[in-house]
Amino acid sequence: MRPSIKQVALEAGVSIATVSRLLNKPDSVSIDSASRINQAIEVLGFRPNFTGRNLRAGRSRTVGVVVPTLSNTVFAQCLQGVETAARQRDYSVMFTATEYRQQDESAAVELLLAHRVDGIILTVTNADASSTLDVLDRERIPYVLVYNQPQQTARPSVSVDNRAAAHEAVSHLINLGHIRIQMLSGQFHASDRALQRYHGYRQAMHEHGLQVLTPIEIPRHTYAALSSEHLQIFRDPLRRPSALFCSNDLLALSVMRDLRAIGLRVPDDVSVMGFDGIPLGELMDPMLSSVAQPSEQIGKLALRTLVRAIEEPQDGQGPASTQLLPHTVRLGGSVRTFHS
Amino acid sequence: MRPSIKQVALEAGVSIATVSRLLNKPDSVSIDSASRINQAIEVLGFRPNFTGRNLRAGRSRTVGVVVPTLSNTVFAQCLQGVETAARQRDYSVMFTATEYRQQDESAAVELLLAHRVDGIILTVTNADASSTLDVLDRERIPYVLVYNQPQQTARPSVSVDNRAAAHEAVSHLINLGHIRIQMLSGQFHASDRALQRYHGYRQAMHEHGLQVLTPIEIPRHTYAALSSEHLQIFRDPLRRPSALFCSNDLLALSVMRDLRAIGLRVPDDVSVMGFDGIPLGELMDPMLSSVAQPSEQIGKLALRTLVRAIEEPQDGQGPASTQLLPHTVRLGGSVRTFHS
DNA sequence: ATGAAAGCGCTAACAT
DNA sequence: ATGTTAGCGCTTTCAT
Repeated sequence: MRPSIKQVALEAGVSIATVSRLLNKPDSVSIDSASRINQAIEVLGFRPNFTGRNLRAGRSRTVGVVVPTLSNTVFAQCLQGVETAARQRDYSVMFTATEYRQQDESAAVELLLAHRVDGIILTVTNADASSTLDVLDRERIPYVLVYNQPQQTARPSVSVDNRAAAHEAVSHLINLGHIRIQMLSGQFHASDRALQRYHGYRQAMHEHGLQVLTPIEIPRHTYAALSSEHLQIFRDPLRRPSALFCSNDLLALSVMRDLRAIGLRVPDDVSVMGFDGIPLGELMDPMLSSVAQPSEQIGKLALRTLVRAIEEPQDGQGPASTQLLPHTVRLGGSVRTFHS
Repeated sequence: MRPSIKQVALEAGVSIATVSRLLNKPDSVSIDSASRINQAIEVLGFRPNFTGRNLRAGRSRTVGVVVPTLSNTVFAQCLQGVETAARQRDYSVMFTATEYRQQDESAAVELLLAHRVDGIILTVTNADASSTLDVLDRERIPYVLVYNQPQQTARPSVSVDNRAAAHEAVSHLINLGHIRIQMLSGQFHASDRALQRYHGYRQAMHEHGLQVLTPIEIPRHTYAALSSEHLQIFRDPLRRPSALFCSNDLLALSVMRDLRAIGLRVPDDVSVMGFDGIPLGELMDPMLSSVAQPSEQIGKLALRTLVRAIEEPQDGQGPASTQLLPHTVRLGGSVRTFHS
């Protein structure tokens, strides 16, 4: 066993209370005791044990983070932002991924709660219907959603306005002359933001009197290959869309590769618009057009919001609110004008 | 305060020991008590408090992870691998980033140790000269390095053979006819693997009697732009290398963008080889040639190794060893043959 | 300024 | 099968 304040106290010839005082408010300890204790700490290689401290305090200065995957850069960047902001405030971060499995969300949260994290930052499958969030609400555990943008429920969250952003991106494609615009997405039931983006797409199409096409829904939200059926459609100039609006950049880049593989050129044969604005998109040739989200900022703001909720438990004051951060439609060479 | 086993015991009309037993070895509790306790747990919304358990047990079933950044996908993938493997074994993960700052490494580790993590998975600046690792060695804290490949010291690690891998990649370029091959890297002093890759480069060049060129060393290991001085060199067909070997894929993709910006074509004017094999490299056009590391596997193996060390403290048995995982030189269109 | 002591939640040894 | 109890490391009254 490593040394505790007990052995330090013994070594320094003081009581454990005095050691604890030196650790917490050094001013309340005589200069003499202080130096003896510090020496004892040095000699023994003492390191405070947060487990004891936390048990006593009922707090852990630790926050939990639950996201679907780190394979998608946005979540990695967000986690990065959370961690940076947490470290600045002397908070630690416990991390979990769910692989987009809804049933894993509750297990992950349960585990974090057992560890007595002070709060949780998370992205769930569906923020408006989540038993996991119900639990957190009921037990008054501070939490902040990231990327989710609850519509029906008042839940603290940080995101961009998915629908408006998608609307803006699709409107841009329409303004470029595109008429057959189709959405490409992972399973909608696994991502409420993807669905919201679809709503934005649909709204834009409606507003311009354009036909809403059935989205291409593929099994995964990360690297995915188009099925041969879908490829078959793309081979037909009359059946394929002239522009694709993808629910995220990974899918956009994947489909661009697939299109190249069957001899189609981006943007000449098909324009491609992504969502997320991952840094690597800017390095592509052609550069990926995308709706950029400030992922690291989302993480930082979520952490700040969470810490505020943790440290100022003024409870239900002011309804839980969605914080919308600005998005930017980033234009690159993957999109061009369309002339019929 | 949330309910503890104490209130559960009270509610169920049993002693706290019985509650604890139900939680740990349910078989040792009568069917009658069990149901009463379970009901009490339900009613009170009891959730075990790991803080108490950990304090008592002297273990936390938590591992710490320290990497330079999540901006580089390799570390995100590795963390993903660690987390997946940890969850399978009912371990939790505490995560920290250092931004390549050596001084942040020790602070991060100190914090993790205060939290009494059972072990640490980390990537350090220099695995052969790290006071942080010295501390872990001295205090017998189980740890496993990832990506680092210690040369002088016997330290547990999981990585590819950086030198051999670089040697192989550069030899490939040489076999394609390249003569002026230059390395592009972030600061060597911030990454021992980058330096090892340079050694591999140098060895390959020597073996073929080719001139070792001074590496282009740029400030950051992630997204970086070439300085105008360097760009000037690339504008001159006689001074620029015909092939670039980059210490990681982020730099490779960045430099490809910079080269395009000044009108050079990859691979026609300059061939580019990366390192890491990030998934997005395969989606590029031309596809990025790279030395692929099995990042997720590295994370998983590191976690398995760490857990073994934690749970079977057979101490210094068998010297700490480096586990080398196979790399693959992935060939893509970013590299072509060179004819003088 | 310092010490004694209680107690945070839990497990395990011991007793019954 | 169950209860009693000590103690993990720490902070914080309450005394002195």
